[in-house]
Formats: sequence, C-alpha cells, structure tokens
Amino acid sequence: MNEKLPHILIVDDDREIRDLLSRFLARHGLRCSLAADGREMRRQLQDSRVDLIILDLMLPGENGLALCAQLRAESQSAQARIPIIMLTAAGEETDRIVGLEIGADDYVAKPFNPRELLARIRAVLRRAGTESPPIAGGGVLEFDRWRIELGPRRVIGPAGDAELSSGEYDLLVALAERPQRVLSREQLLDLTRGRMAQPFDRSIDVQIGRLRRKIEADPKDPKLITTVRGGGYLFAADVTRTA
Amino acid sequence: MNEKLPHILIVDDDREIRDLLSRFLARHGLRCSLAADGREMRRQLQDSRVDLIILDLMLPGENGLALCAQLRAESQSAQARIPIIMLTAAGEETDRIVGLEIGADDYVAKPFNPRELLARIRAVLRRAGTESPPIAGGGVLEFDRWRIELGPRRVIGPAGDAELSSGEYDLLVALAERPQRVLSREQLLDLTRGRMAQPFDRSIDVQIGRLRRKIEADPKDPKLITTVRGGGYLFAADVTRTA
DNA sequence: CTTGCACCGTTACATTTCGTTACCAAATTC
DNA sequence: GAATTTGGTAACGAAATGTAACGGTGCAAG
Repeated sequence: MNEKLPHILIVDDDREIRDLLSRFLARHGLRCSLAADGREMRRQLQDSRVDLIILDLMLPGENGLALCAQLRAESQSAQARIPIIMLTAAGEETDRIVGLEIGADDYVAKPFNPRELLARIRAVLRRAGTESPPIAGGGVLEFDRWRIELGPRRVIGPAGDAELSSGEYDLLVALAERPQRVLSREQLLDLTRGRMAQPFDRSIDVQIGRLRRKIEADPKDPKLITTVRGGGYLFAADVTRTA
Repeated sequence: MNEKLPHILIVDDDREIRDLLSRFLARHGLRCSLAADGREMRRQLQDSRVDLIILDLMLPGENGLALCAQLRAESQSAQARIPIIMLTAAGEETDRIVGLEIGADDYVAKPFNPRELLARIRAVLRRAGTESPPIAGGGVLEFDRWRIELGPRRVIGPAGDAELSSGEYDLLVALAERPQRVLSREQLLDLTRGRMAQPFDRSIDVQIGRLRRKIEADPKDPKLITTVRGGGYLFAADVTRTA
C-alpha cells in the first residue's frame, strides 16, 4: 500500500543499457526513471522527486562531469542535494578521480557488474538517509501577496502567518515551485509524499481543498490553484524566487 | 593550535605497501599510523583517535572482512563510527560486494593508483565530516533574542537565565547547531543521547515538549521548534555563531 | 542509610492531521 | 435531457503528535 520505493534516475544515452539497468533495478525493489541526456534529466527532476541519480560520464551534448558539477552548484535549488553515482567507461582514469573530487558520491566503471552497482546504490542511499543533508534549501518564493520561506517552512499571507499543516505546506511548495504548469495527481503525490497513487486515491483532491480554504480569497472560486479537468492542478500565480 | 590533520590508520601485512602508502599520504597532508594485523589495529584504536581506517582484506590471522564487521558491530556502543576503506586483491569480486554490504564505506582494488586512493579518502572524509564530534568547547549561538553559551552550557533568554536541564540543553544545542533542517527523532536521539531508538520511543517528543515550555513564547503555537509531520522537528530561527 | 529532589523514560490519553469513503454537484458525453 | 465521468467536500477512522502523570534512578544533604 504505502509504495515508498527509492526513486532512481538513470541518465545514459545508450538505450540498451538504460533498459537493462532499469529492469534489473526494478526487480530489486527500486523505482526507475530514464533520461537520455541532460535536458531530459532536468525535466525529470522538475517533475518528480528523485532519490539518486546514475549519471553516465559520456553524454551527447553536455558532458556528464559538467552536469554533475552543475547539479552540485545549484544544490540550493528545488530539491535538496541528490546523491550521484557516475558511470565511466573503462580506462578514463583521470576522469574518475575528477568525478569523485567534483562531488559524485561514487562511481562504477563500465562494463559493470549489476550486482555491484546495486550494492553501491544501497550503500549510498543508506548514507544519504543517515547523514544529515548539508543544506535543506534556503530561499523565498513570492506570489500575489504571499511569501513562502523555505528554510523555516513558514508561509506569510496578507493576514499574517498562514497556519498550514505540514502536508499543506509541502503541497503548496510543490505547486509554487512549478507555476503555470499542470501537475497530475500522481506527480503531486510523488513530490509531496514520495508515494505512488493507489487505485482510487483522492487524497490530493482533499488536501487541495483544505489548502484552498486557507490561502484562496474565495475558496469557491480559486484563483491561485486552479483545476485542470482530466489533468490535475495548476498554480496560476506569478512566482518570483529569491535567495 | 596546529590544524588537526586527519588521522589515517593503515592495516596491511605487506610492509612495503604500508611504507609506500604512508609516505605518499603524509606528503598529501594526512597523518598516518600503521598496523600489520588486527591486534595492532586494536591497540592503535585504543591509543589514539582515528578518522579513517584503510583495511586490507587479506590479513594473517583474522580476515579483513571479519575485522570490518566486528568494528561495525562495536561502533554502535563504543566510540563514533570510523569510516573504513577496504583494500582488495584484484578479482575478489564477491568479497568486494560483501565488504560494501557489511559496512565498509568504499573499497579500492589492488594494485591501486595512489592518487585514486587519495581521492577516495578525501571523499569519505568529506562525507563523514571529519570534525563531526562537536565537543568543541567555546562558542556562542544566538537566535531571536536568545543566546547559548556553549562553554558554560548556559542559555540566556529575554527573561534572563533559562533554567534548562542538561538533557534539554543538549537537545536545544543539537537543534540550534543545525537550523532550518528537518531532524528526525532518530537523529536527535543519536545526537543527544547517543543511543538508538526503540520500537515505540517517544522520549524525544516528550523532551521537545518540555523544552518548548521553557523557550517558546507560546508553547501551544511553537515558532522556534516546529514539527514536521512524518519527518521530525525543525529549528526555524536564524542562528548566528560567534567564536 | 534514609530522605528529598530533579531528571528522564514510559505510559496513557487528548488532540491534530491525513487518507478513505460516500455523496453531491458540475462538466462532459451520448 | 439522461447517463457518465470528474471533482468538491463532509464525515469518519487511523496514525502521528502533544502532554499530563507516574515511577525509577542517581545524587546530595542530613
């Protein structure tokens, strides 16, 4: 019921490797998403919560190392620091070392033994779970006459502090970080609870209702969080982000 | 005074490897001690604080794997968990994996490239946070209109001295040293009591409640220590640290 | 040694939050 | 307009959190 599997994002341009690997990992209790290049990776990171990235060093377009460094640099952005395991072709000795120094959590040389990769994934996930993440994610989101302070998890509206519950806060942040975009119930469930939807899951609808009652001027005629019939929900306000 | 260099303990029965490695590491800003077997390793661990152990898989007498597992088992009760990097002869595929699963933080295959080993040592030390045991005496933490003097373990609030018990003080410091981050009950229990959580352990909840009554303006509506449902607790104020 | 006290973990119960279900209304399809 | 699908929401129960009360432990004074 509470499907809370770790979510792995595989970034590799070789379609065969992607598919083999994802099937293997899925068989061992991990949820996988796939991306062929940096652009797809970014989209996936926007759309769902990812627990670990497996990143190929050699990618068409952007280089894997560059992507890794970039991810580390923007660690204050949307999600907290996501662990990275680098995949390297054999013999790229120098690159391996640079990879570790740049901030990958581990690397595995191709051709790799799937069982070994799995063990490393588990090790990295275990560490990430125990270790306190370096930065939670400071910053401030502002829209309309509202202000979300991501550090203290505080929401301030026209009438002062909005008393949101934990779940309502998480939902609002998931929406406000992706304004003007339709987010499906599955995505919202994944982003806020790290959970998969059950057959007739209405929990997001209910939570949206509760949130609207607290932040919409007229909850019966919502202007901030609008419904997209058959699609999901959309955050309609302009959001500006400040450090 | 002197910047504390990370202290590496090399456990290997091959004298040449020990010496080469220690000279190389010393040249790169690490302090090394040497041990030829499990017995010597134990003695070194008794005599000095070690930040990381490099452990050969094949040792005369006790096996490296056994030593590693043993260290991991002890570390629960005794001192802080010391990171371990395993050295394996080439081709011991299975053992490597078992090593990772048993609790080694990384492994390097022999013959190894010293520069790679160094990179891995740095990575592991960085992850472990070499200066993690915050026994550091001095210092002052300030937030809102409060002031924690870490030396005399004194907490001064708007109404003068807050009379916190020792446990409440430890909990407050654990939180205030990691502001704006969600800390799980397990982490807090580990940080303040150094013990593991039991099945239905509510001691942190109770202690949080007691602390709130003493430092929150309105304990019913806590602003400093907020609850993150399903996650733990979060210290919401801005904390500045002074020497 | 006994007494008193402060502290802390445990337990039990109160309260809050959230997911589920059920039912109704609105939108869409036929 | 009727039937069907989709979303809104009240109400209920389960789970997480808040908290009062109790009792064990350790320590210091007597």
